[in-house]
Amino acid sequence: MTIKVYNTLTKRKEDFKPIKEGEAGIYVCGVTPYNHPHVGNARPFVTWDVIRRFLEHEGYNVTHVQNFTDVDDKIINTANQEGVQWYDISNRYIDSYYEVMDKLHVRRAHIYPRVSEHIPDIVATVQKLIDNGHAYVVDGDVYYKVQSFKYYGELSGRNLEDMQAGARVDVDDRKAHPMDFALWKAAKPGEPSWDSPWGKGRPGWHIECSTMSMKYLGETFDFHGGGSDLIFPHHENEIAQSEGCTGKHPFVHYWLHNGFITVNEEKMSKSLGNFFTVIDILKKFSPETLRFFIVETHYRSPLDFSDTRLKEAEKSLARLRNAREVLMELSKKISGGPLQNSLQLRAEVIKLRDDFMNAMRDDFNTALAISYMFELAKKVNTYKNELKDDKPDGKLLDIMSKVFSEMCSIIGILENEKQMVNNNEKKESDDGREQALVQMIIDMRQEARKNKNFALADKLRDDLAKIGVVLQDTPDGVKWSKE
RNA sequence: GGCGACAUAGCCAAGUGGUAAGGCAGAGGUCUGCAAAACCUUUAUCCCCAGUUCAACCCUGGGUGUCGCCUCCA
Repeated sequence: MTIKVYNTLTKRKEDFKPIKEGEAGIYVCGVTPYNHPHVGNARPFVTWDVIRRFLEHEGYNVTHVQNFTDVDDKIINTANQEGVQWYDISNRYIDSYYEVMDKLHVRRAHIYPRVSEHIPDIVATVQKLIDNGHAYVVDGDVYYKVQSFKYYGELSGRNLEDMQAGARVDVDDRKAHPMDFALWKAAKPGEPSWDSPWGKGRPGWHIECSTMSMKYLGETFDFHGGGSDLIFPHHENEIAQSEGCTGKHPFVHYWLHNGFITVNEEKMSKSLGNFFTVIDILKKFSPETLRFFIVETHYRSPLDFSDTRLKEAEKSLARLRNAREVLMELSKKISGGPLQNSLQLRAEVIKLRDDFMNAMRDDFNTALAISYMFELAKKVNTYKNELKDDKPDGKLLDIMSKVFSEMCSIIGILENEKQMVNNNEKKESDDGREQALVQMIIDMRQEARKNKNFALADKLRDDLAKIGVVLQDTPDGVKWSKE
């Protein structure tokens, strides 16, 4: 089955045809580490994590490369403000990036190239562009000559005239064309710099991605991703640089861009100041809730962020989590033979799996795919209810569990959480003391219930809820789970 | 000003030329302590106008509204 992807370059969905059979090269624009990642930053990385998981599920051998722009104006400014070195800042926030993304279960890329470690490669790229007539030197700066590249504007769907008309930047008359952009910036006092044929300086913003992506993925590769704010000028310039260097067109086969996370319908961004860092959000919501919130919506759509939305995501997720608990519970029962309708149910579950995979194959439609998880959850619950005291059909249960886990592992949720602890089971784990305490309170509450002291019973239950312990009274006894 | 995207139930959100997935909230029910949690059932004709078609929410044209890019930004 082919996978369809929406390609920004052609503005339509296309069948994914890998350059090399069974392989997929992915380059995702990473962060400029001068602050803790905010929720908007997290979206592309969660999105690409799901894409990667799915491609691997479909049998592709994926190479995932994601850069850190660790030499940059904002980093230098922050460092100067704090009176520390630029690399102190970038290292600090790169650590923060890893910490946050690990929590969100974003699997690490295979390679995380940094600008500072690729200066010679970048210099070589710039030199090649000069040699090819695509760039020129002015006072130690090197600029890209946009008029020398015939495809300039292809990705963003603009032409040079339009861009000039709307240009909001002061025109630097040393440049041949107002849209020419810097490949290399001559050193200024107090800034980090490196040697180059044009004097000391540092790379411009766009050149790093051309250099590092091609270094690790080749002159032409499959996927390039990032937020849609990068389409212009960043990705447009990247194409101009890479193709200007190699003469190969197209540089990247599929350009995928995610929509923004908004706050009150406005883009969440550092410059608008309306951002929430992931670290702050995780004080109120679990990483899994945040991840689920992100993948519940198709990656290209805008996604409005609010407490209400997150709470909804939390409840939705709880429904799926509960279904998994039901599956585990049923699995513990001795299985019987197939009941009259279980053969049909098996087929329905397999159908849901197919629907899920087809949704994912259609431009990674996680929103639709997840809806099939809910349908599966409903089937699981209904099956349990109808089963009453009968033994479950082992084969059916096996199919349900496998399909559910498979879906979870692609979306990256409910992968390995603690399961509900049954009152009647012996508990042994490293947090045994906490469990014993919770159990003690549960016993007290049961005692209160026996004595019809419901006020006390409810208070105990609500107090437990405050520390994240949710009780569930079931025919099999009291169960509890912890967030 | 140039370019582009979007507009589906109270809220969020998929989707197909042939009368609309899923989630949250609401309503009803099961269970229960006339509790909580959980589960089941249930809730729309798709911004406006015109056109194409046997048939349009999905196609075309126009309008209105919202958002984004053109400056750093995921």
